[in-house]
Amino acid sequence: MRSSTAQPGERQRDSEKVRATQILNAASALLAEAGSDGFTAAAVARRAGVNKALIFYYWGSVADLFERVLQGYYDSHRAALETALSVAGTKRERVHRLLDTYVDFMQDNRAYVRIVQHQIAGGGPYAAVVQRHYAEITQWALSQLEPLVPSSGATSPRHLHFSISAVVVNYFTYAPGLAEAWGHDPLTPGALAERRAHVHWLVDACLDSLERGG
Amino acid sequence: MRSSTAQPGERQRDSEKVRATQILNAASALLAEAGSDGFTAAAVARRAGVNKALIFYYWGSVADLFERVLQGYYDSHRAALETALSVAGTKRERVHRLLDTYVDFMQDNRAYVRIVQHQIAGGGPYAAVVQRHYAEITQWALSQLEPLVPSSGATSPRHLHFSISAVVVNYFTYAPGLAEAWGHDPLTPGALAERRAHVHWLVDACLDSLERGG
DNA sequence: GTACGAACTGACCGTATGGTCAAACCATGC
DNA sequence: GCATGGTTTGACCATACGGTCAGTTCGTAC
Repeated sequence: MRSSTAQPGERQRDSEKVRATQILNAASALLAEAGSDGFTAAAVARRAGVNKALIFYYWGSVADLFERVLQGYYDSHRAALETALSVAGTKRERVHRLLDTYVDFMQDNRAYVRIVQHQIAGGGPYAAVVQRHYAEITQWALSQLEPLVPSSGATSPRHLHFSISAVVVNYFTYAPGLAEAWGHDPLTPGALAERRAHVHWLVDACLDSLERGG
Repeated sequence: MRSSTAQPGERQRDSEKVRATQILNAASALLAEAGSDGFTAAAVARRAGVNKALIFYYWGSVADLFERVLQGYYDSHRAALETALSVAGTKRERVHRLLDTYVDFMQDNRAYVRIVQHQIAGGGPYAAVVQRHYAEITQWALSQLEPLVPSSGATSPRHLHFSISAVVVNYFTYAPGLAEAWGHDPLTPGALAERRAHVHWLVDACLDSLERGG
């Protein structure tokens, strides 16, 4: 099947990395669909249409491959947030734009947030890597937020950031449970729009309270 | 070892259920410490000081034993919330008392909330059972909340309850990650008190906004 | 003491996992 | 044609898992 498309000369050029990225793409797609539980060497190999041993030949171990996939998610997550914050505007405008970007990203990368949440809780073998990423991105977000929301104690950026993040993130990780608890699919466009309105409302309520010195 | 403490006549009386509860207790303790990942038949047996086959003799399967342990958590969770809501008072008083009870319970049962969060996200073999419990307790909470916070759309009890719940719950499930991201242990008495103050502040901010017609 | 039956044990099975390895394959350079 | 070296393969290994089972222990009733 492969030999039919291969041409003379392209072997050394392409196959230098083509197999590695082929496996990486399959791994990424598999992780998005099946989660970290279904992320096994055999499953990745089957998905990539490749012998299982090649997983280890190109990526060393399943854990290394997992880390590489996760790094891709992390990079785009950070890039999205940085882009959103680079635009000028009032404090409220910037906060709401950051919020929208955050919701968008979680909406588009449900597998990522599910995995991060599970590993952060200390439940998996990749807890160390995920926690390092999480600490990095949290510290960056806090450094950006501190000039916007200067306060301390119970209304510090730490708590505010964490709470807002929880409000956004859990909606997607809890989606399967919400479907049953609420009696309707929380991921339809209408439901998502309502949720988005809610988090904007909630953030405004917090900012109002802060400005009034609550 | 057992025969030294055993006495004539007590066999039928005690051993009727003593072994079953002995295994159940070990299973509960193990689940609290190691989480659902470390919850294997061999581990439970080792912890209970019992032959592995007895797990299946008394409980049928590992999944059945897991369900029984979870049922205990669920019962006390529901009992705690019902007790908190049974006390009379103003709307704000009742909301804040419910909140305190919720924080207390999560603080005392971190294993439970970690497991529920993981299974709810669809990552484990017990997702169905956990989601049924979650749906029950959510629907009960909503039925209690609807008279207190009557609104719809983006500020409906559904969204409010879910957001507040996320704010409370994630603090405990994310504790390992927060320790690294924040640079200090989020579970010290001082840190917990600050977090408790934060969630009370946040709920008040929401209630203020609601009352002003936000 | 002997038959009975519940409680208990260790060995075993099937399956799945991550990972290894010697051998085979095959395009290329000489 | 042939040696070379990166690439690919199927067979294989160790480990861990849930679960089963034939057989043994042991208190009790007769």
